[in-house]
Amino acid sequence: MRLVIARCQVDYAGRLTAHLPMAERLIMVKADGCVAIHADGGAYKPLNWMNAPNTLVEDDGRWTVTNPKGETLTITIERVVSDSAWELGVDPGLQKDGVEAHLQVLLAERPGALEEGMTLIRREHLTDIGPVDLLCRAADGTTVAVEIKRRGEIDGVEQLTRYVDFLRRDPRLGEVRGLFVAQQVKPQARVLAADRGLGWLEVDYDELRGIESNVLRLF
Amino acid sequence: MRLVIARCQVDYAGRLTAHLPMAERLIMVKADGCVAIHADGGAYKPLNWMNAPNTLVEDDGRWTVTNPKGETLTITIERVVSDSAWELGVDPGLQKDGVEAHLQVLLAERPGALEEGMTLIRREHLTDIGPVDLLCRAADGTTVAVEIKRRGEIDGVEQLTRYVDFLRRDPRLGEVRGLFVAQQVKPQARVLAADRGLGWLEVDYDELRGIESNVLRLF
DNA sequence: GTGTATATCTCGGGG
DNA sequence: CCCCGAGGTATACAC
Repeated sequence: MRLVIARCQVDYAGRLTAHLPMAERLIMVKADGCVAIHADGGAYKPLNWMNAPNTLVEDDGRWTVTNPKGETLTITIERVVSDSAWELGVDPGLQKDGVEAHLQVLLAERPGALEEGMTLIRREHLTDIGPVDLLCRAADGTTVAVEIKRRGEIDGVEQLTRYVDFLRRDPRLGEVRGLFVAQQVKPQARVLAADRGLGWLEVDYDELRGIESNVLRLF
Repeated sequence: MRLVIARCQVDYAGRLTAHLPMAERLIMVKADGCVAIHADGGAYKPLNWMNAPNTLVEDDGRWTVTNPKGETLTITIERVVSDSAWELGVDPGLQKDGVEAHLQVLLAERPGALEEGMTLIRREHLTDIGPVDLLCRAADGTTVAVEIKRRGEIDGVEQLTRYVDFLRRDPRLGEVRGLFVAQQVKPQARVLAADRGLGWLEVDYDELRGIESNVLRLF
């Protein structure tokens, strides 16, 4: 990784055009060739960047980064304050826990947390238009398509609508309902779900985990 | 901006939990207090981070970053390779050109570019399910909901469909049509728009800008 | 490869 | 403050 502190001007031309006036910034060049221009604030996103793969041509006071799509990042350097490089090696990578996939696992183990008497038919039930997160059987015998999100927004309701429309064409499933489940269901998503005749439900992740750990403790 | 190259282990606990095993990485601390852990690859996104505002407590071989929501980032440092800091000052900021907002402004000023005789009723007209980009009145008196995208894909057609469905329930608006506008309307989006009875139109950004500059030149 | 779905999305704007 | 939508989204994964 190469770190250059320099007074520079940056111009991007590609999907849009963007311009950074002359100022002091950090130019970060990683081992895979990607380039990022950072200011001293504004969270982790760089002001401007070019992802790998690309080619970096370093000329006198002017760096030109070009990618295969023909987008270019031009860095005009007025003054270099510091220029250093380190070998960091390959990173062992990030381990995550608590994303949507985990929520889906917890609910698949406890469909009763969604509705009294609900049982699981299948997880990731494949249809021609994508996988239904959970396919369940309600206490009254109806088939329930469950779409799970961490944050329940309008896109998820559209997704569930498509699945339910499709599942209703399969006569073997009988009556099909849709249930939209998330840790938090946004107001617009509630309105749209209601409008489409879909149910929605908020679930508490920590509580589900609690149920899980109780299960582990008791049995 | 402080740049630390160090062999470290990182643990995040917050919206999810995430763990990084011990390895050499870059720790970037910006003037606003935000912290980012970068590996030597993987585009511009850091492996782990904590945005401002937060508090950084630096203890013997252990940094603890806490934000007001109670999320924590713990950095355990085994060995420091380099530790340096620079004053970069406030960045003048990025100038962008060619994004959707600009397209919307141009079309709001020139609704006649969409259809002969079209006039603007309101920009960002709010409904219960979101804002309609442009609400217009056509020459024949019908109300036209306009959805503007840079790239016209299926999602945008879905969005416009929802808006039109809701607007048609408002008797004050009379007959409502939908018009999908983008610099480029993808084939699938064209098909879906037609299927939903929605109009679609491709507009040329440079040409609109040309109209704008002509207006400035002529009047 | 294209398309789809997720993200500690980030970021900015509006109520 | 939250809600909402755009993004050079990036990223992973399926087909």
